[in-house]
Parts: sequence; structure tokens; C-alpha cells
Amino acid sequence: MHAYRTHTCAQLRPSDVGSQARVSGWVHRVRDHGGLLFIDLRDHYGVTQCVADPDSAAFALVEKVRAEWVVRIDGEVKARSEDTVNDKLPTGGVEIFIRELEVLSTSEELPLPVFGEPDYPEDIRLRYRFLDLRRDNLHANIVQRSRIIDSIRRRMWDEGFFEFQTPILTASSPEGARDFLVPSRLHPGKFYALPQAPQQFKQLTMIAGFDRYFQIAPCFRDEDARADRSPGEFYQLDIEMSFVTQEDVFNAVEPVLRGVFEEFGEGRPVTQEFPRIAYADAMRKYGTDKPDLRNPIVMENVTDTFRGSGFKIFAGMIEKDDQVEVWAIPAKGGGSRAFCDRMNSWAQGEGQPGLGYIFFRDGEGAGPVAKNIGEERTAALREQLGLGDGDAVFFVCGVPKKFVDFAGAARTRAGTELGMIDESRFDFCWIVDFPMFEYDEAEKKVDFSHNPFSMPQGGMEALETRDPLEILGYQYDIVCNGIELSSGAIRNHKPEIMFKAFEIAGYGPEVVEEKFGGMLRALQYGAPPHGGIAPGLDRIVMLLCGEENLREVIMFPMNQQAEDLLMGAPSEVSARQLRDLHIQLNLPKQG
RNA sequence: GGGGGUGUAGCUCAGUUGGUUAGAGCGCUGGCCUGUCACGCCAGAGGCCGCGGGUUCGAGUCCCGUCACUCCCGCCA
Repeated sequence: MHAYRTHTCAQLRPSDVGSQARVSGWVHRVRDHGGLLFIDLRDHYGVTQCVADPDSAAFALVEKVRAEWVVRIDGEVKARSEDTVNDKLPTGGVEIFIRELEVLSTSEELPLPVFGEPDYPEDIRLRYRFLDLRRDNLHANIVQRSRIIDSIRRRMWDEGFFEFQTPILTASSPEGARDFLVPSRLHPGKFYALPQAPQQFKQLTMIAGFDRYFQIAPCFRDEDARADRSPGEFYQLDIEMSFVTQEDVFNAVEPVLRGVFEEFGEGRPVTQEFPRIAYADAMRKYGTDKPDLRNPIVMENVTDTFRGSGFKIFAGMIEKDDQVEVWAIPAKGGGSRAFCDRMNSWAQGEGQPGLGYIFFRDGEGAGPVAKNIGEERTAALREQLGLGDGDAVFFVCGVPKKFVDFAGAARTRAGTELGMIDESRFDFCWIVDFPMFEYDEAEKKVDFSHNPFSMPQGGMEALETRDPLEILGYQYDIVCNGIELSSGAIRNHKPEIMFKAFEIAGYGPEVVEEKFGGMLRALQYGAPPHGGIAPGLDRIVMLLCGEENLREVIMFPMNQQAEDLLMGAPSEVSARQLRDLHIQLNLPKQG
């Protein structure tokens, strides 16, 4: 007989009744009735009820076991009587009558109960992550993550992609996020950086002729955390393809994501054909470049209705500045003064002067705005926006670039408050045609808005002849339920276009040469047109597990301060280690 | 770097306008209990009320500072 088990804790069924079984696992729960005692024994696979009474030779020992002790139990599989069958357990038709019990290891009093799923403070959960991971929910999430990754690998493989590993110790990159640095022992004063993404390596892989690459790639960025952004490290499904247009990338990636979401979405409907929305349209209709399409609200420009109207605040602003627009946020079912007032005070809480509104009842518009612009214009709005009694519409006025974030937030809030968002769906879209450059207000200069390696639409000619701020890139994002899942691009594979693009952003050829020398050289020796994308794996798993926090789908996450409370990272190192690395500390003064 | 929230028993939380001895549930320890599966019943142990200072006759409660956790802003090609 095996030293620890003949069956897992999920295996035994009424057909096993009468056989001898050996199971090992954690003591999930003890129910001690004095003359009769139950142990729910748990392992990775499930739970099996074990029972002992004074007829058992092990009874005295069984009485001593406590929650989370690890034990081995031998005994006979017995049928439960009809009235004691537990339908909630797959093994609920049987139980093991304990003949022998061996304590394999004991447990101290638990700082965090494994039984049950109440909320516990994150620092305790992280410090005792091994206990937290025993709990049903988290345990299932981590297993699901593994299955999802396996499914993604198979789907990528089936589409002809190869998985390659790229370096973890690489060079610091001047663009993008803050790097994690690793000091070099052999080269005093020099540092490696952990890759923010294998961006340049995957392009080099294409230039090296491998045609189709993917990797479940670890990425490292030294930026502050959010609920949907873990500090330090995360994983991407990194993809790159040669001899492709944007369309080819879409056709390769869309079925993988759709397939994974259908496979693991538990029947929740998934967008069959991802709509393509231009960046400019997304901003205008949804007020964000990551719209939640489950929210049916689409904003509309109603500037003309307010121009010269009796609503003097808006009319005056439109008069003074021809960049000023008025956007309408229609809210079906929001037609009560209470709701409109609630939206208005929310807006004021956001630092806005307020949120103008009209609500419709008894066949006419009500509220101060309606009164000011008059019946005719109110009716025109109702017509344009397709509203009726019981509906409302909110207005934001100003220069769109300045108010668009707020307008987007108002759209989200109205949709959420009015219960318009169907939680049980996965609504995908592509956001395309991102601007290549943007004006950096802080630096007072034009800079890359996305990725310096992207191909501008129109190529060299566009760079030479057009206003940089009007040039679009072959750059695209995938958004699901308002969460940015990935971004990608067709890359710029021509050195002369790269020099020109960097020149527009204010970097001379010597900068390009110094910072991207390796890449540049590669482009000079026959680079295929290529492009790719990199969906965020943690966010995919988070969506599929229905979690709001990334830490619920990562085995050993760091806390918001980028500390690993279990392993104690980051930690101080010995003087010897620092000496080897030629590093002298220059610590901030303690307050 | 900035803003909000939280901090009371091992854990989750309550604690009134500042007022006697700081409570409950779970867990823990002991006792009772032969069909439970959130077992039940009885008893008990367990508190630097995050930490430091202040106001007050008196502070878990008010004020200031500080620390920890968390959410958000900045940041995140």
C-alpha cells in the first residue's frame, strides 16, 4: 500500500463501499460529538468525511487533532445512511470509518482560518499566503490561471507560433516606465535592467527569421500599484509576427482571446467579432480609449442646440471660443429629479461646477436647462438622442480635450447607477488609429504618445509632410469590459523612418544610435515588416475569475508598497555583497 | 510625491455628547454530548484600544504627530 494514499479526498464513491482506503490531507473541520467524531479531510482535489467512535482503536488520538493538521487516515469506506448523505459534497455518499490515524504534522493556532471565505486583511493574507492559498476561492483561481495559460499555449501553438525565452537581465531602456536595475559585479558602475517587456527581443526574433513568436513573458516595471496593476512584475502573452498587416494580427489574436473567454467564461457571452473603434471616435462617444461597451450610453455633440440659446452659461462659452463643445450624455431611465441631483452633486464632488441636465416627463422636458433653452430646442434634443418620458440627459460644456475624462466618468456613473451594465458578458473591442505623437504639456514639446517603435500610417511621407499631432500610428489596443487588455502595433522596420520619427519627438540620431543601437543595426540588415501585441495575462485571468483585484489571481503577489511580506523582500544585503558590486549606500535621512 | 479610508482579543467587528470593571461572534483551552457536515450545550483564558505626544478631574472616544494596511491621483512605451 502507498505510504500516504490510495485515493485522493475527492475520489471515493458508493461503488467503493466495503474497500479499505488510505487518504492523506489537512484536517479541514472537526465535529466532535463526544461518542462520535467527524473529520472533514481536505486535499487539493476535495473533501472526504472521516468518522470515528469508541469502537475505533484510534479514537483517543482522533480526539486530539486540530484544524490544519496534516494526517494520514486508514479505514473502511462505508455507505452513509440515506438521511446522512451530503449532496453538497461529491464524496457525500460515503465516509471513511477511521481504523488508524497518523499525524504527519501539526499546526499552530491559525492567524487566518482556512475554513470559510470571509474577508481578511491583505497584510495577514500575504504574510500567511500559504494558508490563504489553501482556501477554496484563491486555490481555485490559481488552478484556473494554470488552465488558462495551458489553453493559451495550445491555441498559440495550433496557430503556428513558437514559444521562445528572452533574457531577464538586459539593458535599461530610456522610454517608458522606470526600470528595475541589477548592478553588475564584473562591470563596476554598470547595471542590467529587468525587461519592461521583451519588446526589442521579440522584434529581433522576427528579424532573425522566426516568423511567429509568443511567450508567457514576465515583465518588470518599477511603478506604483493599483488594484488592477501589480507592483513590480506581471505577465503578458507576448506575440510578434512577420510579414503581417494590422489585419493579420487581429485575425491571429482575436480567435485566441475569444476562444479562451468562451472556454473559461462559464457560458457568459463573448463578442463574436470585435468591433474596431478609432481612438478619436472612442474619445468622442465614450470619453475614454478603453470604453466599457456593456454600457449602452453613447455621447453626442449637441453644441449647435446650445449655440445662441437661452442657457447663457453654455451659449456664452460657445460664443467666446470656437473650440468649445457641448456633449450630451443620454441616460435612459434616469428621469427623476432625485437621480439628476445625485449626479449633479457627484459632479461637484469631482471638482466640477456641476452637471447640467434635462429630464423628461409628461411629454416635456423639466429642469432649469430645459426652461432656459425653451421647448423647441428641448424637443430637438429629445429627438436627436431618442429619449422619452422617464429618461434624462446630462451635459458637459468646454474644450473637449479638457473635459473628456470627466465626461467619460459621468457616462460610466450614469450607466452603473441606472443598472444598465450587464455583468454577465464579455464585450470586446479593438481601439485603432491611435495618434503617433502627442503634445507633452509638462515638457512643452511633441513626444511619442504610444510606442516609438510603431509604424506611422502613411510612412515617411506622412512624417515629412503632415502636422505630427495629426499622424496616426498602426497602433491598437484590445479592451474588454472597460479594461485595457493589451496594446500592440505594426512596427517600424525602416531605420530612416525611425530616425525621422525620433527627430520629430526631439531626439537626434546620436540618441537613437546610443539607446537603440542594437535594434537599429538589426533594422539595417534586412528586417521583415512585422507587428504584434501583448495581452496582459493577469488581467485576462482576473476577468475570467470575476475578481476585481489582481492579487486574487497571483500566487505570491507583493503588497502595494512592492514588498513581499512572506519572503521579506526587498531586504538589506551584507556589506560583503555591496562591496562585490562596488556599491556604497547613500540613504535618505530618517525623519 | 499627494489625497481619502481603516487600525479595539489569534481573526471579523461593536463600543452612545469624553464618564465606573472595554463587549459580541468565530477561533483557542477544559467539560458534556453516537449522525454531524457553519454540529449543539456549559465554563474559562485571552486587550500597550497601532505607536508617541497633547487637552481634560477623567481619553478607545477630542487634538497634533507618526507608523502600518488599503483605495485613488501623479506615474504606468
